[in-house]
Amino acid sequence: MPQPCALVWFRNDLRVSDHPTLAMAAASGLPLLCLYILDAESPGLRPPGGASLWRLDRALAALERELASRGGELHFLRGPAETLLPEVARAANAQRIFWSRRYSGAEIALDIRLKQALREQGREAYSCNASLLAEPWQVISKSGGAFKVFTPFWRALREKIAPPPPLPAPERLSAAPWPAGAPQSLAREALRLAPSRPNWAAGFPDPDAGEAGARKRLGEFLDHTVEHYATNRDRLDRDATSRLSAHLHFGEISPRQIISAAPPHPGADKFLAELGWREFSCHLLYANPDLAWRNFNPRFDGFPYRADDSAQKDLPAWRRGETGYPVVDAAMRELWTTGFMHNRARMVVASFLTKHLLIDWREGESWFWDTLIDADEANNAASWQWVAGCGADAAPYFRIFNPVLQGEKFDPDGAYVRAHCPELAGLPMSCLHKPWAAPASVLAEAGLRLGETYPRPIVDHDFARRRALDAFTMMTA
DNA sequence: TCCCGTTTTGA
DNA sequence: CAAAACGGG
Repeated sequence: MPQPCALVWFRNDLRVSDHPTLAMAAASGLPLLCLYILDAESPGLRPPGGASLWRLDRALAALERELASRGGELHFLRGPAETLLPEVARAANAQRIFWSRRYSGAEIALDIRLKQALREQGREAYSCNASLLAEPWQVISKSGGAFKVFTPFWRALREKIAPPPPLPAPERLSAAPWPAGAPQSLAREALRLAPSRPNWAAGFPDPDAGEAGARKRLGEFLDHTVEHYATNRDRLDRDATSRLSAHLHFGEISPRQIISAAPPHPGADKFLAELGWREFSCHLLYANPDLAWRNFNPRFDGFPYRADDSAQKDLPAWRRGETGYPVVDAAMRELWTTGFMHNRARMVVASFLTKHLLIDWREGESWFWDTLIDADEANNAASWQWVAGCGADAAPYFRIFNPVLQGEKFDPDGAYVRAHCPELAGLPMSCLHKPWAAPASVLAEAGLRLGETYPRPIVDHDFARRRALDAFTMMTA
């Protein structure tokens, strides 16, 4: 029997600073076994999409370095956590097992089963919140249940949080050896997280991952960008958002670290409200474990989405960025080529899919799940439902974005469209966001052949808007 | 975190 | 006559 040790099971908390259970484990004085399990098998766990796996590899590499520089070591396994974790705990003689909580239904159920199994082995299993400002069950409405509207939720949460200062990273870790008799641990490279599709993701921008990268990004954002966040955040053509989403998703930075670093400022308030939406999404997912596949508002169960052959053609056109609406296409291509999409663009393309094309939001949700490096079950599901009109505190259904106006308003110089749709780059501003309205001479000048080098709109805006409003009326009738 | 047709305002 | 304001989806 090896020396007793503490086992830290890393999941979406891939950092060493402000990490409550790592701090506890380090303070226990026991040697530490740090473990990551790539689990695509446990029932109900949603396997990460391709872009997310690619990003995960970066996050894990960074965590490996952070741990190694403190004397720790990160080990990897692939397979069902439910069997692997107890096996490792037994072989390693782990007295205490630590992890940070996750909040989807299947994740919670798995944690409950694991805690029970570990306790039956006579071990202490301890979990803790590392990714939220408050536990989803701690924010309660006056009527005693979960909130359904953002503003009162955020007010209640803000009253609740007087966050203790973030925890420092443990300075020295003593690594327990990988136990004999445990399943063979793998090198990170052997997890094969890069997409198998040739070269997809090869061109993704690759800013520093890990907590060092997150800290750097936060610092730049707070120094230069947050001041004008409220006015610039919707501009597609500017780097005016925090871009912390993937860092947050993988737990490379905690919301507590962000809050405690943000200066009191109107721009910062607006930004912190976005952290509030993140908390709200998790709150909703916790209260509605089926949020990713079931309409939050059941009235939408009868919504007449199109399911005919023509809709089957429109979905790939949307995915590929070939709808004929420049701002939609630029956004969808930004997603495919960079693994990221601007928040405003996400709303525009989601509105286009669900309202202009009358395609079920779940189709869009699953495409985002596979292609976003920051894909997050709570944010993705809650936000798609919000745009589709069936979600909590949703946009009224009749809020249908006009992709031309959105383009003209939020990409007024056309830099965003030109960057992602180079075939449109030669068009003047007057028709960049509506090439179908360009005179033949302008098209010729720009070297653009509509229907050949760039598609005509797959659906007419006025027609689609009318059709969507009618569909909504049909549902409510 | 909207759009659009219509009316009103005000230079 | 253009811009602002309004009301409804």
